[in-house]
Amino acid sequence: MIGTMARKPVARDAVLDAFEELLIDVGERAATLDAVAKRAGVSKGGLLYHFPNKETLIAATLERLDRLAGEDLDAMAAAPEGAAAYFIRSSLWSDTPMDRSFVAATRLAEVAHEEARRRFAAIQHQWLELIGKDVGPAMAKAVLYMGDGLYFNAMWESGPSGKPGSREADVKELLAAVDRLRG
Amino acid sequence: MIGTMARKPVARDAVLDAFEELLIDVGERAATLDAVAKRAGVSKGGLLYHFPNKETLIAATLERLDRLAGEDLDAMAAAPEGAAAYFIRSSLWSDTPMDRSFVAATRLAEVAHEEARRRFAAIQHQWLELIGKDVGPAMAKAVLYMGDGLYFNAMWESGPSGKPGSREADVKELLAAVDRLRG
DNA sequence: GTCTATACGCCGATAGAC
DNA sequence: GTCTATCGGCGTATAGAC
Repeated sequence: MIGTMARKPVARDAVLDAFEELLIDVGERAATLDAVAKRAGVSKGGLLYHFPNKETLIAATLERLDRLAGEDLDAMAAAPEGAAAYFIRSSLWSDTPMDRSFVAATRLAEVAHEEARRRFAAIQHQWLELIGKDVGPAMAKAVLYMGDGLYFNAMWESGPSGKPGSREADVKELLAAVDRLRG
Repeated sequence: MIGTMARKPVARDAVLDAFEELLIDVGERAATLDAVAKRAGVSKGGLLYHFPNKETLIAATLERLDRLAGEDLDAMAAAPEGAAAYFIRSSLWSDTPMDRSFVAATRLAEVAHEEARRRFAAIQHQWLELIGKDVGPAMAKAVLYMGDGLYFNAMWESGPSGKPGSREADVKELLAAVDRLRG
């Protein structure tokens, strides 16, 4: 039948989304299989049919991050405002799939998950290269770290208390700073 | 006897140190009471004599952070090189008690520990004020986030693989960037 | 103060019905 | 494919000996 070619069942994606949400909202510790299954609306057994064990679930989450990060890098390279400005702007938590995926992966890296840390380092490296082409290699790290710092701080706000936090003003300041670094 | 006035027993501090080390090295998940007791060289029962439950242990860890952060703020305010440069320099992982305490607290905040997050926000706010007095309010956030970003990235390196990571070069770049923001 | 022994619940994972 | 039932193990915490 038409539409049957979609490789992944719906439930699988629901589970993946639920895991991501829980990682963001309550942290790795509380993102148990029980909790994930409940939020995804399936039973624990049903979950374990799609992902035989928790590592598989984590691996799938990291693979999604890689895919989204790849797309984001393409957009960054093509951004008319320049890679640096694009990067700063996108460092603001805006609840995109990439944002969610990134923060979720952060939670895993924090718990000392080695594979998550490796993927992170790789993405950071690619960002740095693009920023360097834009503002010059000498100031690239400064820009990269500004964005990371913004992310770092925004993370504490997206807890159970929930609100996206109004950091738009911060972005403006940071963009002004980037301009000064450039010139 | 002389020396008896020290408020806290030695074992208590050993436990606190062990907990901090484990948070840094293996993350919150693996920093179990068993592991902490083992590293501190006491039994689990002995540990639970000093800290009736895990929350108490966490609370003591956060209180130590507050004390160290207070001392650090004083040093920052008095730094001859200026608050901003001091801040950037101290954002490099250098294995001081403050560094260790800060990263350990980070691990707790990451796991969605609300009290840890609150303390963090307070410290960040104080840093921002001092930096603002140094480089001006418009560029303060840029400097603060640079330092945070440096910290954020250095954190992934202090895993089981261990090395402090050679980010001294980054600090130089960042200090140059701060100078450009200032002028 | 510090230890051993143990209770108890939750987590990840398996077996097997439907 | 998705469910229920259940196991083994581990993590927190308590009781009580020394």
